[in-house]
Amino acid sequence: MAVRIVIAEDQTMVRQALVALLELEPDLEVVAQAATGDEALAMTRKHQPDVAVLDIEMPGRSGIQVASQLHSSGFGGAIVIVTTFDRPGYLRAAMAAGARGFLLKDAPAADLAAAIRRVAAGERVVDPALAAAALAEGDSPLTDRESEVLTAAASHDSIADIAARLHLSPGTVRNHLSAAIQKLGARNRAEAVQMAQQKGWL
Amino acid sequence: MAVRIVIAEDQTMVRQALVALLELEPDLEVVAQAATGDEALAMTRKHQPDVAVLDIEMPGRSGIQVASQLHSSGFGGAIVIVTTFDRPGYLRAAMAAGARGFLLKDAPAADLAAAIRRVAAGERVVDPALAAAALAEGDSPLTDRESEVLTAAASHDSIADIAARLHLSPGTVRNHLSAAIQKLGARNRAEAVQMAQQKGWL
DNA sequence: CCCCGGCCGTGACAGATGTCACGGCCGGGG
DNA sequence: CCCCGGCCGTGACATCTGTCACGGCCGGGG
Repeated sequence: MAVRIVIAEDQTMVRQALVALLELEPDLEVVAQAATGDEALAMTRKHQPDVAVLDIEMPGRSGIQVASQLHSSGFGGAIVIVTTFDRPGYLRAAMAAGARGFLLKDAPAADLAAAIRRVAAGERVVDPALAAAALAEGDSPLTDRESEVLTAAASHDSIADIAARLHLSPGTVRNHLSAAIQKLGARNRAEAVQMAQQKGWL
Repeated sequence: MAVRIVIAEDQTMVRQALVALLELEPDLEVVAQAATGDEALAMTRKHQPDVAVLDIEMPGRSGIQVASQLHSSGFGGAIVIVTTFDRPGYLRAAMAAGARGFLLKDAPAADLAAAIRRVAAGERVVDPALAAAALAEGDSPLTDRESEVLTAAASHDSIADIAARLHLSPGTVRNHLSAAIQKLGARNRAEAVQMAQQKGWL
């Protein structure tokens, strides 16, 4: 009995190449493909596969958001998150969203098929080095408001704009921003944004 | 007689998947793979393939730099650039570097094999929509110095740091930066950096 | 109950940033 | 030859940023 798979990845060439790779395995069967988060959600609900393979970076809904919604709506299959970026925060978010596997696109292609088989069998699959990095990093030191303000700052707006968008006083925004910069050890707003994103805290 | 190919792409899983895809075609033969720009250069020089397929975003040397060096050192084969990002400036740079084909990873996987065959036959392969966008955009309005200063500004340093790195006076750096911000219609240094990168002018 | 921490705001300050006007040095083109 | 434009620099100015000190409002925990 073949493992039934839905695969979501926005870059057509990459998606089709991965499908070609998986189709070479006689015990794996790709039953549907998706190019966006919304499609991934629809396809997974429609086909109820044994394993959903989700890229994180997709237009619309991210793979992590899709995983979270599938998980909380009682999806019975396993979820494998695949991503380009080696950000420990992603691992944490993926696990919180109910994923059972987490792979980097830097890994050998054979690992994907292996991971699919293992999660289908009920195991968890996580690169040990990544898991260690995620643990070593700890949680975000930022409060909710600070994260929110920093996120808003990511679009290169002035403090006044951010304040207007969040319905806050400019002074408050500056204070939150200053706190975030301090906590992250950055020297700029821009650097703070970049560091927080890099750690997956945004 | 099969078309001999060297393929360079930093993400192992994607690279191996693409190779698997190409190996399904009886008239194509992947003779070597590379995960970095330097490897790509070495492998291409060693194997002298009919076609070199180069990703742009790679550690070390970018695919465009590799193409440029191959081209100016008299490489006899054809070069196809493949990239994730839809930046018209990339197309311009790729063409200037001597590429004969330019593909986005958003394109169908079948296009890759088709493009390889066509460039091997001496044709040029460029997505018409992308070519139009590149033409519509025009050249960079920035002078050499402005581009250089803006590039240095991308790492979130202060003006003083940039001035030190480029051996310039802080006032001059501010002037160049100000000019760049004006020309690009940005409201920040950060926004200017982002816009220039987005257009491929950096 | 009181204290603590998150959150919101104000006021003040130093320093960084962006803009402008101005001048000098060069090399190329009319 | 002179003019123009790129490049480098200075000085001055208004504004924006980042930091600090301070106070008030709340909700949860000891």
